[in-house]
Amino acid sequence: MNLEEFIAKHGVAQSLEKGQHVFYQGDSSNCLYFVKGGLLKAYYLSDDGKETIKSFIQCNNVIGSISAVAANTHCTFNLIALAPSELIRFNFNDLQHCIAQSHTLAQSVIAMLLNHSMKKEQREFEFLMLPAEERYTRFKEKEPELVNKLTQNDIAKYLGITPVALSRIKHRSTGV
Amino acid sequence: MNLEEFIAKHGVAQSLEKGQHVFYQGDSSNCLYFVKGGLLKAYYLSDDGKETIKSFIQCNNVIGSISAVAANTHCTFNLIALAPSELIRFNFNDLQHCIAQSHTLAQSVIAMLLNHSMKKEQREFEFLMLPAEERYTRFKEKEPELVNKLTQNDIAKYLGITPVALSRIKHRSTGV
DNA sequence: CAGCGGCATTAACCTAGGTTAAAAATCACA
DNA sequence: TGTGATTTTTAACCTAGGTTAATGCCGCTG
Repeated sequence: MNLEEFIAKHGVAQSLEKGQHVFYQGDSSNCLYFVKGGLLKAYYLSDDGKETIKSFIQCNNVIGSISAVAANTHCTFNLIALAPSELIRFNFNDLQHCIAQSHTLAQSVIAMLLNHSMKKEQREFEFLMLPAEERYTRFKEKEPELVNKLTQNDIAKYLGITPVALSRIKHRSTGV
Repeated sequence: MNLEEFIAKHGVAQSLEKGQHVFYQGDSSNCLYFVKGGLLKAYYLSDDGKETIKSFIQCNNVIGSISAVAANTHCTFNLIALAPSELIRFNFNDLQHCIAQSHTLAQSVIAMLLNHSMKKEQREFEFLMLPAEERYTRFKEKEPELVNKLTQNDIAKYLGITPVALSRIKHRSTGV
């Protein structure tokens, strides 16, 4: 059994309309979600209302709060559908149980985690080394089709700047 | 066989003096390193000489470039000993091979990767949501003993700011 | 113990981005 | 197609942090 097969067998389909939340920061949760279709955003909200975006999740990816499911603490972020989405929800305890049964599944999970780590390493690099303007350039290059599904607001919050700053950056690079 | 046992069996001891590099950004490498003792820093260097620090690695942790070993590309960062260190080097291909043989080892690797992901998630959160001053405060709280083994320079470069900025932050919080 | 190199601090000045607010452009859809 | 809501732009002003450079402080080594 690999990860797809596990999900097919143990997952429960869940449909979301645009604007609907899957979970909120602070919730406790034992579930992860495989995205079959649609588009989601994982975002942080501070006490004083500041929002920043951890990631956008597109089809064929798994999302969920690792801290919540693996360390049994609360969800560290909010998850909302930016477009009508189809998810498959599965329980992390079930997954752990099946990992203990299936060597193939374990290897499949390792591959997924390695992949995830590489993506996040890239993002860490960008925050450490690149100014906002270049983070924007790279994001456009790497995810051109995603960029035009998103609002300027959300792109800015993903880059770690305000929408106003992103508007300035665009203006800087476009002519003048 | 779990991860420690794998390392004991397949690893090769390696000693480092302070200031010695394990590998450089751009190198190709198939190895990961278990830190038995000492202190290392993983850092990025830009073309124009700017340095930022990805992480400090202390004893009982595994370090290496995931991109280099898992995606067969080059190392994305430099690794240097900040103090005399004892490492155990092991080959990622060997590990993959043993993971395919040992279900227990696979599960042990999953646990390590989950743990690593949680730490990095925390760091992503801090870069997105917290100003430099609070990143500094948290770092001091979470790693008090590490902080006083490091220079101001290295702490600053880990926080994503310059040493000058860190000096100002310290001055701001201390009295005035 | 003199001198050198790295580290920390301070100061002066500069710049990117934050904040607030208002205007302009889009969009949603009734 | 008109109206309100949302998004984007623009502007004015502010602040944190970057840059450069000078100073002082060890600690090492010759």
